[in-house]
Amino acid sequence: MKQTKYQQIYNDLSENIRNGTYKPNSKLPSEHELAETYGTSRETIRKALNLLSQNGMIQKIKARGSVVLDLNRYEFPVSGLVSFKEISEKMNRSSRTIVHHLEKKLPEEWIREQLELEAGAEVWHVLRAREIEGEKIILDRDFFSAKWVPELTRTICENSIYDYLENDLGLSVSYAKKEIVVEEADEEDRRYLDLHDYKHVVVVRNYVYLNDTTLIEYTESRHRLDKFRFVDFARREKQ
Amino acid sequence: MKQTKYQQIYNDLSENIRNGTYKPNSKLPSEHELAETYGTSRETIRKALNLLSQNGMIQKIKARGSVVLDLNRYEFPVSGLVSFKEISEKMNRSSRTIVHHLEKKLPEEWIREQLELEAGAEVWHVLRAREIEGEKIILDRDFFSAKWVPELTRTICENSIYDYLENDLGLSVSYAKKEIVVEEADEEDRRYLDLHDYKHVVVVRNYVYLNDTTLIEYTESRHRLDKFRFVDFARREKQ
DNA sequence: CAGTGGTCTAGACCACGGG
DNA sequence: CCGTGGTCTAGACCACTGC
Repeated sequence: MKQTKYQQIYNDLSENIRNGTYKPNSKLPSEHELAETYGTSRETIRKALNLLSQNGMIQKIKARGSVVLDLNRYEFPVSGLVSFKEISEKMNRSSRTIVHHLEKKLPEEWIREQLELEAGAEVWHVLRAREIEGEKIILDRDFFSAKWVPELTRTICENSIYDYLENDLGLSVSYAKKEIVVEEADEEDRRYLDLHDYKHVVVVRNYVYLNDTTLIEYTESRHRLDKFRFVDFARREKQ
Repeated sequence: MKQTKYQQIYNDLSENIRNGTYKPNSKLPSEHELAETYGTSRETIRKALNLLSQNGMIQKIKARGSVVLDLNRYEFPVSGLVSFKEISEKMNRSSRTIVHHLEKKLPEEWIREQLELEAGAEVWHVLRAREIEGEKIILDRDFFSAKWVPELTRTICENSIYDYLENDLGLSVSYAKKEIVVEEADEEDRRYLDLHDYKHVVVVRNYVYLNDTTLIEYTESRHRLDKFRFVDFARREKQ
């Protein structure tokens, strides 16, 4: 995969921040200096620095410089589009995915509406329970338009469907809307999760869009109350 | 307030999207054309378009153009830093803020640690209940370092502390970390909220930083389960 | 005062999509 | 093939910080 110049510079700088070449609370070289050392223009350096800033690794301060932030102060942002696999790997926990249902069929009305499909279009239904350290904690209900995802297997569902879409099918997900609410646990929650006495679940709804603005996927991720955690970095943008 | 050229172009374009001059699912003029009509360079146009894209108003598609998105399809992103006042105004609901506590004192240990203060530093403690349509639904606990916020009054607390910090004190908030978890309701929750039978509350923790990376504020916002809702747009960034 | 990051320009080449 | 957005350059001026 061809990387742009600013991506390479971003990778290099973030590596140097991670390994301590640039220490927390110290300043990066100025943009002019960086442009010189990387043999590039200042605007290109700025794109790399903006990436660092967006990922919470530096803080740019006008007329003073770019300060390296302390990464350990806040465990790394788990915000934006993150799949279960990434999360569990990041947390370094033993985890397992149990596929309960996997079929392609005509969707119920409310799903057809969510995915904005014409009548007669088929949809993949996936129901998966996620187990972390022996406890079934998350119930995932995924619905994929069969138009975009022609084939889906148990093995794919046990790993990351997300990886499959991006790497194998070459579908480039461009943005997603996420909604978090708390709802009463339903029958499926009680059947497939180790719910204990909790009467509610945290529901994370995901709407995933392709580059061309079409909706490809609707997902409900239902979490046991006590194990749910969501972290978000909000950088104050100019506007 | 002096606006940059790309901010003005952003404002102009977003106004034209809102009032229907540019219709949903149609395309904006190309970047070259826009550069021509606004009498500016293409890079400046691109900054404006990136703002539109970040705010969910357009979708840029390589080699094809920028598509205007349908704003009503998803009610507008309530993500990032949003104050209670903004939310309630956006929702157009009758709302009230009840200030229960307001005092400056030496903080308990765990708050001192959260704000990373030296021993002896004072902290403003604020406890506010938020009522929407007659029901007390949110309990806000705010802690401000007195070093940065010397004075705080009931009136300020009944309106937006956020506005006060930004506009009156001139403190420019640059980024914030947000954490969402569910916890058991405590005694204060039961006392100050209309909790009904709910045993849990959704806790939103906010850590607010200034430009120079110092932590100025720690806030806990405790929501009644059934009324909590969080929406987030995640744009897939390059990296 | 010199140095910083923020903005802006007028070019350029590229990969990609669609006709 | 042409037009698109994505990247990149080598300058420039500005407002602001810190000395």
